[in-house]
This record gives sequence, structure tokens and C-alpha cells, in this order.
Amino acid sequence: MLTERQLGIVLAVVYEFIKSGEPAGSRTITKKYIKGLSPATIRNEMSDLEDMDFFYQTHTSSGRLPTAKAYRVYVDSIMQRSRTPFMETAELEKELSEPSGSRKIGSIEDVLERVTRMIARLTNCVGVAVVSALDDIEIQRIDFVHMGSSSVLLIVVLRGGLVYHGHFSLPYRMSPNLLEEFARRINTIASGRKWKDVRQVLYSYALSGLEEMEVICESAMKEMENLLISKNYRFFSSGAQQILKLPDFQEIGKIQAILSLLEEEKYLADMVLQCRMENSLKVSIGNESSPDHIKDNSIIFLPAKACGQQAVIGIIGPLRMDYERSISVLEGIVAAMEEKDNE
Amino acid sequence: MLTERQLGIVLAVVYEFIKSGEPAGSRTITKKYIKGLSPATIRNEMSDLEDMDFFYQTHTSSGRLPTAKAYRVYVDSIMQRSRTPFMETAELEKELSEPSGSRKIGSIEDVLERVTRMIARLTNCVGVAVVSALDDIEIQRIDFVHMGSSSVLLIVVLRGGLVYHGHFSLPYRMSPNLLEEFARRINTIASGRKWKDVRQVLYSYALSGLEEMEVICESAMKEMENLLISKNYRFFSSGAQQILKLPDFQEIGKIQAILSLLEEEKYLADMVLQCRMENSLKVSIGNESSPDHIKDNSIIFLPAKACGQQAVIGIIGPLRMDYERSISVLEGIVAAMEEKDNE
DNA sequence: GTTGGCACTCAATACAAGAGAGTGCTAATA
DNA sequence: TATTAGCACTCTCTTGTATTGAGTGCCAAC
Repeated sequence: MLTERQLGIVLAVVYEFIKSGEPAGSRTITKKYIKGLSPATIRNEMSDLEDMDFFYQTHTSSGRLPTAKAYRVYVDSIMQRSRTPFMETAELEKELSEPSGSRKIGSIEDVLERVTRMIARLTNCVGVAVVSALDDIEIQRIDFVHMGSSSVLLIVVLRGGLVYHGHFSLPYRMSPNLLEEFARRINTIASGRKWKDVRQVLYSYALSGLEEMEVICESAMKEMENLLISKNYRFFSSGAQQILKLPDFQEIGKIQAILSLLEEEKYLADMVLQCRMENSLKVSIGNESSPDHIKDNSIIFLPAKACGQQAVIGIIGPLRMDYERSISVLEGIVAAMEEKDNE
Repeated sequence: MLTERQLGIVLAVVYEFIKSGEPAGSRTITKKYIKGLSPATIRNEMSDLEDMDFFYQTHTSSGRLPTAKAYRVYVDSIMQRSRTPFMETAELEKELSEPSGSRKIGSIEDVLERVTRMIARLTNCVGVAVVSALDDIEIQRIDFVHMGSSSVLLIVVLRGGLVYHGHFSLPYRMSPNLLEEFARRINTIASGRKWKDVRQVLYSYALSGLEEMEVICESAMKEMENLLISKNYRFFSSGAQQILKLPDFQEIGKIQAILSLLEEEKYLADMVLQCRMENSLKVSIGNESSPDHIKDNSIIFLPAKACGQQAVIGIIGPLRMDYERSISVLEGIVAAMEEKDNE
């Protein structure tokens, strides 16, 4: 549907805009990208491409700005050609493994936190990392801590070292001994298995046996469900400060957009899910997807492995981000994470 | 050192600036605050006060702007006169106890998180809450989870439901049974007592008994020390989004200042400590304290109790914040928290 | 299909003029 | 001696105007 030359113009306009931040005019295109043609020719093409919704102008005599559609074409073209890795995997891995202040041993949390910081630093965008499908990760240990009166603290440890905790309360006072007994029993059943697999077993367990057990079991299950399902992912992010430095974010509104995007998490969670399902890179460009917050932002997600667990890492940045570099960085980090896991 | 009239002028200028955001001129002062005198008189006084470093001007013919010194005088005057509570304690408490989505039972974390949100919403500034002196809170339970090979996950539960976790590794493979045995022993010693009190005991424990125990004990202690001492406080904050709406924060730089202030935590931690020691309200106004980040920000901290534990709650906002309202809000929330704790 | 030329549009910048707010200073007043 | 009125001065802010430069659209010629 696009001629070779039209494609070239689209790519040139997007590239130029990403690099310079200025709308590209016909003259620039002929001088830098498509030589041997006069600006007038390019103008005619550009006018057509504008009709086809690849470009827009801020005012009658501004250069052309790429629309989301144009970015999409650009990203597709990046994906097809081979990218040079932006940095040696070994180097990245070294950085990933380096001891840093507080936590020396790499729990999954530690790794993902580092990863987000690395992404943020290398791209000047917001880095995110997500562990999702928590019910699909083996349970390592479940603990109950008696917190006085009828309140119980539930601690769930998943493989890879993810720790979750929540409170629930029982309708009556519960002896610490009984609680301990319950903990022992439930660990025998659940330890080493996935929540989605033991759920049903535990449920039937709750229906048989001592009545007191039933009550705990039911409350505990509700809370576990709450911890592992209703919020079936865990977010890490960093670099919200960095983006303030970018020229794209001189407007307060745009900063707000990103912050609220991070705060909501719901929209991101959907994308993470998709990314996991398809097990491949996902790029959301601006308003392609409807919510208002992300009108001017792009999101890139890539599946990864951390401490043997599936995870997703990604970048949130302005529409006008350097997609090529961003994707290279993500790919590099994914490779480094894999390398580290195999050690 | 200030005459009654001078004090009145300082207060008027600060008040006017807080309310309107505009520098106050001599005419405004005579019309709204100090009646019966001509602007010229006020001008003379203001000129003197400028020499005394209470005011400054952005240019020769702007009105007077209050310096940190003037704000200090203003805050002192607020503290002396009685404040009307800005909202019924009962109402605040209700809001504090209301079930909200994820966590229904009020763990200390839950309470403090809610508190920060309330502060943010009511003042349009950043709300913070801190539990500090973690080594001064009774330990409820210590758990060790064997994470494969020689890596151990340490979980510490403090009274009030604070949960901390960290990893440490041992020089050799450790049998899960031995680890469990160790956990039982250490809980017997530490449970119900404060870390600062059992530290010494555990240390001597490590020196006697089985050699294998010694190694775990030493590593575990190092990690506990790390969790509870080297980062001897836990921060909650919210509302970073809200401040973007304030007219004071139209400049990116100011937003960065607040964000980096939150990120560093170190400076805030010092203030929290002081606040706890003196057990009274602490107000830091702009550059009174040197670091550059807070040049244009004020911080208010107030001691509070949450779930029986000492905590500190506070507000971070622009120099030109509404101190009276801010302090009222904090006091109101502290009262509501106390009420809730006594239930 | 491509190109050169030309008129047109619009943003950005600079400059000038005037209004408005506020000060500082001085001389007069109570 | 403290206060005041008056006036000149300074600086910001707004408005209006002119200029420049980048870029387009269109048309006629190649």
C-alpha cells in the first residue's frame, strides 16, 4: 500500500523527528535522506502521506510530524532489520550482579529493581519490571503469625524469593498453637506447588476436619486469593525523576500522564498479560490504545526470566522515544538476565 | 527585637503571600491588615524589615516577599495561638478505618499508607509517614526460609505487623532441618523482645554451641542488622502527583527537588529522628537547613502513634504552603490515629 | 512524473509604547 | 519625633507592529 519511496519518506520523517525533536521539512528530507529528488517532489508525496494519516502539522507552515501510524511503520521496520546490540551482554551482566549497598544476594525483587534502574539510566525513560501470574509460581512457604486478639498476619513466600503479606481477622480468638498446627498442615499441602493447583485441594480441606480449622482455612484462603490473584502481578519501576530532564516533558501535563499511568497499573497489567501470552515484544504507541493518559506515551514490553521465574520488563517514555535504542537495551538486558540465571 | 507593629507587618506579608501568591505591597497592608496608617509609614517599616532580612524583592518595584526568617516568625505565631481543628476527629477516624479495596484489617503499614493519602488529599502536598527506630520495636517472629543451595530468606515480623525480609547466603549448603531448628531457638530468645535488647544475647549465642549454628547466626545477625539498623526507618509517602497541580510547581526544577528529597530519605530521616527525640512538632522552612533540594520546600513533622507503635507523620510542600491548615490537618490526623488505637 | 518559481501562512523574535504597581526620598505636618 | 503627602523613578506586563525564516501549496514548464 506504500510505495518504496513513500516508506522511505515516512521512515525519514520519524527518524529525523526522533533524533532532532524538530518537525522535518521537505528540504531536510532531500538533503539528508532521499537524495536526487527536489523538495517539491517530496512535498507532493508528503501531502499524500498526510492524507493517509501518517503525518500532521502543528500549523500550515510547519514541517511534518509523525502520527502514531508512522511510528508503527517505523518500529516495524526496526524489528525487521537486525539491530546491533548496544552493549556487551557480559558488561550488562556484570552490572546486574554487582553488589550494591543494601542487598547483596540476588532475590528476584533485587534483580528486577536493579533492572528498572538500569533501564532508566540507559534510556532516560521510566523502567518497569513485572512479575505476573503469581498463582503460577511455586509456593515456597506459607506462614501465619498471631498478631494478638483475632488478627492474623499471613506471609507467603514464592519461589525466587518473592514475599507477600497481608492481614486477616478471625471471628473469634484463636490459640497460637492451633494456628501453628494449621500452618504446618497447610505447608505440607502447598509447599512446592502452585497456588492455582492447590487452591482446590485447600478448599476441600477447609470443608472437612475440625470446625476451627475450617474457619482459619477459609479466611486464609480469601486473603491468599487477595494477595495472589486480585493483584496478580508485582510492579517495579524507577526513573520517574529522569524523565523530568527530557525536553519532551517540559509540560506538567505530560509528567502527570506518566505518573498516573504508573499509579493505575491496570492498563499496564493488561499489556503485560498480552506480552506473556504471545511471549514476544509488545509495543504500544501513543493513542493507538485509547486511554487518555497514554496519548503521548509509548510503552515497550519484553518477556524475560528472573531467578527462574517469568517476568516482563519494559520502558515507558514519550511517543518520540528512541525505539531502536530502547529495544536494543531491553534485549540486551534480557540476555544478561538469562545469562545470570544460567550461572 | 521586633516592635508590635513590625511583627504585625511581617505576619501580614506572610499571610497575604500564602493566601494570594502575590507579593504584598504597602498599600495592600494598610488596606487589609494594618488600618489607620498610611502606606508611606508601612513602606518605611518594610524597608527596615528588609534590612533585617525578613523580606526581599524580586525587582525594585515588586512588593515584599517573605524570607524563611519571616515564615519562621509566622509559624511561631501560629503555634502560640490556638488553632481551630479543621475537621472533626470522629470524621477523620471514620475515614481512617473505612475498608478500602485490598486490605481491610489495619496493619500499621495500611494505616500509615492511608494517612499519607489523607494528608496528600487534604493539603495538596506530599504526605509522608515514617516508622523509625525499628530496633526499638518488639520482634514478633523471625523466620528463615531455605531458598535452595546456600541462600536463605530471612523474614522479620515486628509488632504492629511490619514485615521485613532480606536474603543472605551461607558459605556451605545447609540442611533445612538445621535451619528450622535454628529458627525455633532464635524465636525463643528474640520473640517479644526488642532487637536492640537481644542483639547482644544472640551474639554470644553465636559464639557457643554447634559450629554450624554459629555460621548461620552470624550471617543472620548481619542481615538483621542490615534490615533493622542500617535502614532504621520505613517510609511511606503519597501525593507526588497532587503537587503537580499547585501553581508553585510549574517549574520542573521544583518538582525534581521534591522527588529527589523523597528519594534520598536521608535528610528526612534526620528530621524524623529529631522529631521523635523532642517528641514535638518540627518545622523545617526552606533553606534554614542547608541542602539544596529543600531550598524552596518546607517540611512539617509531628509524632504520632500507629498500632501502638511510635511513628512520625508529616507534610512536604512548597515554602508558601498553608502552614496553619497543614498543622491543623496533621494534628487532627494524629488525634484520629490515637482514637483508633484506643478502641 | 518531476521540477523551479512564487505567493502565502504562520511562528518566533525584536522593538516600542503605555499602563500599573510599588518603591524611595524629601519636605511638610501634627 | 513620628507620620504623611507628593512626586519621580523603576521595573514588569501587556499590546501592537514589523521583520525574519522556515515551510507549504500550487502552477506552469520541462
